Amino acid sequence: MGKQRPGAGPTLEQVAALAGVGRGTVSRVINNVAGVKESTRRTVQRAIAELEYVPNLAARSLAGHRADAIALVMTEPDWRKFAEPFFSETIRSVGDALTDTRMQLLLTQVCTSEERKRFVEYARGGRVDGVLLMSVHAEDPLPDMLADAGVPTVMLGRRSGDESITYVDADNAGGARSAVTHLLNSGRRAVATITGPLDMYVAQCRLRGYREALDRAGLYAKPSWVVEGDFTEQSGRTAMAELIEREPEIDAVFAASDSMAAGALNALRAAGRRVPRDVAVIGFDDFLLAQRTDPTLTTVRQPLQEIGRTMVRLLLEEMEDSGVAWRHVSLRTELVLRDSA
Amino acid sequence: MGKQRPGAGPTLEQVAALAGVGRGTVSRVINNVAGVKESTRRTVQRAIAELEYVPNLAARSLAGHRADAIALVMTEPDWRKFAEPFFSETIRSVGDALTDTRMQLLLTQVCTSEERKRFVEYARGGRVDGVLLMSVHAEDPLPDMLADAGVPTVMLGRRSGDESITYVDADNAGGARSAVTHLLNSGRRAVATITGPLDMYVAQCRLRGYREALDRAGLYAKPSWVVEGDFTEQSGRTAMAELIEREPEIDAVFAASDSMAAGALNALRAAGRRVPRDVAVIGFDDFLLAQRTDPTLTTVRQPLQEIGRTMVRLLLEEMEDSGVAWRHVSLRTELVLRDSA
DNA sequence: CTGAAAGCGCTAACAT
DNA sequence: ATGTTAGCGCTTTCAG
Repeated sequence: MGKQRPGAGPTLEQVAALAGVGRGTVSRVINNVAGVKESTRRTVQRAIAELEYVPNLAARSLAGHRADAIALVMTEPDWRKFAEPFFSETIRSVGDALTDTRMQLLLTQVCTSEERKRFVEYARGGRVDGVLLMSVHAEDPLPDMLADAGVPTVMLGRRSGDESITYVDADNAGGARSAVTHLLNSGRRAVATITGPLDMYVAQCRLRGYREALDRAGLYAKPSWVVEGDFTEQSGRTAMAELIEREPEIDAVFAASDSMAAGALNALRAAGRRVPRDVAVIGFDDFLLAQRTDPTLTTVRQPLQEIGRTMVRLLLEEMEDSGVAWRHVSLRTELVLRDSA
Repeated sequence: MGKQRPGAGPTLEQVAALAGVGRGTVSRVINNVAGVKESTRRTVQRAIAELEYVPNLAARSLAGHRADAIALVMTEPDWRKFAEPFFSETIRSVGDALTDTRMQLLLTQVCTSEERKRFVEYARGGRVDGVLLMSVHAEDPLPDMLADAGVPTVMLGRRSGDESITYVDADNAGGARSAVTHLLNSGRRAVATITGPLDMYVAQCRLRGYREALDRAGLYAKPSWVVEGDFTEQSGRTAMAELIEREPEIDAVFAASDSMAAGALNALRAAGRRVPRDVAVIGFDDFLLAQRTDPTLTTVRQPLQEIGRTMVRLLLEEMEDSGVAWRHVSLRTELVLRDSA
């Protein structure tokens, strides 16, 4: 039954003794450092196998000044959210990006201030080499605490226009622009939008994209064409119902999330013949929900895989050279056309 | 901008110097060890605050032979599953149970053999003091690898009847028995069951509970009343349709998951008037799904909060005294009555 | 109650 | 190419 207490395992020194070499050599073999005679290497490896030696990570950390681990932090109290493909895909791609590394990926839930405190000590204490932050809210002090502590940190999304921490984000304004432009190109003129909660930067960006597209086409956007939602399907339905009632002339809608787009579509169907023309709906793929529940919906797709990969790349670079300033990366979105628009 | 490279922070020694005491004293203060004069303690704390000292966790681990962290491992490739309340509730309660501890909770995804290898090294390497395993499949070698390595481990659920690793589980047979007994008490006699995949131990237990209830009532269970599903709603619907067709006399159904129960209910409704009598349906709360989508459904509730708490308790005990043999805990389930039964 | 000293097991720089 | 050595920063006896 293996070792009794952790820390009872064989040490590098015992391996060295058994192999009849010095500790340094064993260390080199373990870390795949070049410059060890092949025969010696094999001798050492045999000794390692024989003793079932496993390096003590605490000692390695202490001596090597690195943890070989990175944390992926979720500041979202509601775990259900992590079933959303937006998150699960990102998590998966982060994991994949780490496959060739010897980094261990740790997921951590940080909601309460107690948890925040503990985690910051954990990170500052050197148990992770870097931190990835998902779903950060604007008021969350965690990013700055980590930055102040000098812990390499990369965020998914940004909290405001002048974010001072490295982040990776989809090109929200650009995506919205391309969606609305697409609607305009298909001949629509009265394009409304259902926005996300406007205290969120991502929602502001998408609204800006909507406005820019209309501007560039030299069209006037009636202020009453803009209705604020909260990213949920429910809010999309309500907003659409309101638009149908209040602005009967609209012939297209850009919804700032696919859930809201699905809701809008439902409201349209519910309204039935009361809506004379057919109204095109485009959503922004936040949850990939529409894609599952409403395959007819055209959406602006975010490059989730690439977001994860890029976050890891930036983080590794930042860890390598902690002198670099923060950097920002916006990733291009893609318009996925389907039946509805 | 804090320290540049991790490891550049102030050390305990510097704190000691500033406070004008020995290192041992500082260590005692940090760890809240009794036997330090109050005035000294305050002096030290001031020095700690002044230097913004944070203990180096690697050094602490190395010297103290503990990591102050435990891992909660998910061996489930599909992240969507973790949105299921069954998991998210458990995760949350594990987190809560750890609040009063100084343990940091780490979630880890271990699907591929590459990930398994890395994680075992991580655990054996002493980066965690113990491991909690969720959703372990019967063929998964991870539990035994950890046990062999002497890492304290507690599983949620068991892989077979003679599990050799400490686990916490709901009383599946008992829950099923109480569900079926309830149906019998309400006068039903022809009670069918839709089982889970019978290569899973949990499904076997629930089927056993079903049989026992009928046995105890001195009733004969027609073999054709048992239909195998796979825990999904879809399979529940199919199974129920089959039962309606093939066994028109049944007047109640025990489904081994709430999803399947919901499916069964849907199938019943779809069949409409073709089913002469009203058929009672009871499910086993695996996903708390029915509760959201079908509030009328009576279910066997698993004590999720308690499962999490108990896992943590057992793990902490096992860490305390790694001499103890494995232990098993089955937690009582509760029948939650609603309209349908 | 507190200081001094001995490691914990490893990496990395230096010798050979 | 490989052995030797000096720490990494902390906990924990052991003296005092």
